Parts: sequence; C-alpha cells; structure tokens
Amino acid sequence: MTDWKPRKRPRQARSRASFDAILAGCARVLERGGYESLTTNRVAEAAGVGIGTLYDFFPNREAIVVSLGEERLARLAAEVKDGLAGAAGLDAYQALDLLIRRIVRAVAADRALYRVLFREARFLRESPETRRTLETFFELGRAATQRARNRIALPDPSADGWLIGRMLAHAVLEIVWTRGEPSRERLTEALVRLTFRMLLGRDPVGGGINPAGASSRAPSRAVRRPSSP
Amino acid sequence: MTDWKPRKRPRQARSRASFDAILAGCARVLERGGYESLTTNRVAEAAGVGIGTLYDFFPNREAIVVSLGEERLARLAAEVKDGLAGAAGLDAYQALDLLIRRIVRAVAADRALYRVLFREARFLRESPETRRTLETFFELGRAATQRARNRIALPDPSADGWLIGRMLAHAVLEIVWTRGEPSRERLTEALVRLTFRMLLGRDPVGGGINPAGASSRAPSRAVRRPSSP
DNA sequence: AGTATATCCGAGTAATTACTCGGATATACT
DNA sequence: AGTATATCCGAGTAATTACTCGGATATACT
Repeated sequence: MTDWKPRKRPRQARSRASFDAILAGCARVLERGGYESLTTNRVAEAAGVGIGTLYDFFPNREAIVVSLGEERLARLAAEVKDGLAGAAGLDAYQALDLLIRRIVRAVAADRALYRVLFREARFLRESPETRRTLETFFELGRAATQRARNRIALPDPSADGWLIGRMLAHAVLEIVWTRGEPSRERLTEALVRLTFRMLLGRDPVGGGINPAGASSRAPSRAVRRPSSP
Repeated sequence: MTDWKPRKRPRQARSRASFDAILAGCARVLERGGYESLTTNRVAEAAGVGIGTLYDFFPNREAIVVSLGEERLARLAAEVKDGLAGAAGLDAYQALDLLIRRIVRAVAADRALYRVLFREARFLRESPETRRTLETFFELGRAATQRARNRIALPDPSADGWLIGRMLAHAVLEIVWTRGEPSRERLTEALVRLTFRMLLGRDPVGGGINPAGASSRAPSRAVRRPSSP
C-alpha cells in the first residue's frame, strides 16, 4: 500500500552527509531501544538533522529501515561471497567454520537491524525491496550447495535447504544477542558442528577441530555404526 | 517497569466469560493483523465487551498478551508431555517424528500468538512470567535428552541443546507460516530428518521412513564414504 | 425485600507521533 | 554579481491510542 523507496537521492556532498547521518541515527536508535522505540522524530534527533530534512529524503518511517537494510545486507552479502571464495580449497568442516564465524561477526555488528528485519517488523520481510535482497542470500546458499552437492547429502534438497537456511539465520540472531553462558564462542562452535551434521549426515572425520572452549566437554565420540541396507 | 499480571480474577460465571472473551478477542486480532494492529480498543470490540471491562481485568495491553501466552503455552506443554509419553517405546526417529508433528500441529493452531511471543514483542520473551513458562519447555527438552543420553551424541550438551531447542522453535514458526512450496508436510518431514541428524550425528538406520511426499524426490542416498583418516 | 458487591460500560482525556508546509540558507552555474 | 536550485528546518496539524472515571446494572446473600 505504500512506497518504501527513498524520496530523493542526495546530489551534493552536504545532503549525502545528511542521508548517511539519518541511516546511522536509525541504527543507533534501534540498537538502544529496539523497533518499538523507533520514531521519526527520534531518528532525526539522533542523526542531528531536522525532522523536515528527514522527510525530504524518506516518504515514511519504514522507508528508512528499508534503506538501512539494503545497505547493510549488501555488505553482508559481500562478506559471505568473500567467505565462500576463501573457503574454496578447504574441507567441509573448515569451510563451514570459516563461513559461519564470518557471518556471526558481521551480524553481531548490526544485530539490532537484523532483529528488526527478521523478527520484529513483519512488513519488512514482506516488502518487495527487502525480499529481493534476501533472495541474494538464499541464492548464494543454493549455489554453494549446488557446487558442493557431491559432498553433501540432502534427501530433499529444496525443503532441507529452505529449512537449513532459515534455521541458520535464526540461530545466528539468537547467538549474537546472548550474554553469559553458553558463551558466544561455544554457541558458534556448536552451530558449526550442528550445521555440519545437518548437511552431511555425519560428524567430521577425526571429530573436527577439538573445541578446547572455555569449559571443555566430553570429546566428540563420533557414533559411526555402519547402517544396514 | 510494569506489572503484567491480571488486575482481577473473575469470580462469577459472567465475568469468567468476559475474561475468556477478551483473550479470544486478542487472539483473533493477532491472527488477522499481527501485533502492530493490536490496540486495546480493538481487542475490546473483537471480544464484544466494553473497553472499561477490559481494563477491569488487565492493567495494560501487554498483560493481555501475557495471560494469553500463559494459557496457550500451558496447553502446548501438556501436548509435548503427552507426546513424550507416547514416544516412550519408539525408536529415535519415530519418537522425533511423533513429537515434532504434534508440536507443529499445536503451534499452527496459535501461530499468531507464537509469532508475537517469539518474534515481534521483545518485552514478552523478557517478561518474568513468560520466561518462567518458557523454561518449562527447555526443561522438558533437557529431561528428555537426559533420559535418551545413551542414544544421542552431543559433544557439548549444554550449548548444543541450547541451540537445538531454539532452532527447533524458530523452524516450527517458519513452517506454520508458509504457503505453497515447499509444503508444510515436506518441511515437517525435513525438520524431523535434520533434527535427527543434529541429535544423533547420523541418518536413521534404513534411511528412516520413506517420505513419498507430494512431489517425490530423489531417495535418501546417504553418502557414506568411509572417509580417509 | 433489601443490601452489599461484582461486573459492565463508553464518553472523555492526555499523550504520543507521523507527517506537512512555507520560508530561510547554502551551493552550483552563468 | 545574479539566478536557479538543492538543501535545511521546526512549528504546527490531524490522527491515533492507552487508559480513567463515575455511574448504571446484575448477582449473591440475608
């Protein structure tokens, strides 16, 4: 029912700065008080611009979040692409480990935004702009699984992939909001391990890298009963 | 900062009906328009009671959702307990299948509420009342894993369990909101399979029950190359 | 029948908030 | 220097919404 594209793109350096300040202000408000605290007047104040200026650029409150989302999701996509490239030579476990750690780090840096995008603001995930951008990720995922299809074993690739992608996203979001125990480190480690299991249907050979995390646990005794036909 | 307990418990049958109508009205509003459409006036209208009556029972809007949550979560916990009892004799895959299907069915019946609880309303998950009730579930999960600890293989049980519990919750929530493909049935099937993998670190012996879902896929060719050292 | 109490109710209030409008000022361009 | 245009701005408006208050009515109890 509404338009969530920016109203006007900045042309001069001066307005470029205002535009960026608004996005940064939006991010700051979200991090401090969550989505329900996000008011246009507050964003303008946090950005250090007048409320009128804000509305010169954006037609409404939602459009600000959409723009912020586009920008940060693009960064994240680049991050993932780099990760995929860097993981090219590695074995499955190492590759997953590298990739997931990178994603956790990147999401943690913008956790408030991702929370809004994936959780609090239903309309956002359903907005055409954000949907298209999110497709990028699932596309990256699909391509990667396709490339590695001889190494992974998914009985129903499209349903399994759909589910794994979403579970990963939510898991990362949960992890970056925790405090205390289990620590973010241990949870990240666990996520790598569990994702490996989901994709491969087995544990990494040799039990993967031994955690040696804070409170070390029983080592991964890989249950490998060769199953009957 | 606020009190989310009901203000007054109903004593006569008449007020009991009003109280229930308010909860039902709240649920209906949530299902139709999501959390952002939840206004106290609208709830009163949907419930067929005056706004004053609503405030006789609840001190504020949040308290209504908390009460609704308590009630439905209690139902869900009972459902899970029944499921666990019924799964006692079965093998791991059958037990998981039974349990997860039951949960999906129960959550689907109140998906709007669970969306609010787990996603849209941050304060709710953090409210003492709801936290305590949610603990029930993780407790059930911990107890079940403890009982089956000889059958499952989690290297870091507390971190792995933490993550698996939350991933399951989010996966179920995603599943009950889908339309089209992959179908809810196929996704449920996939969730059972992937959860089995996360818990056991392997595929079920014999490949589990063959899906034979709507559009049948390549059969589960469990890649089981005895890998090199 | 009479009294206490439980329940119901909706007009009204105070606060919040998204967004507009019209003018002031800075920059680009000639 | 002079003009067009890009940008900035905040007082003010209209709408929404959570919640109160005081009285009316129904039920319980004697």
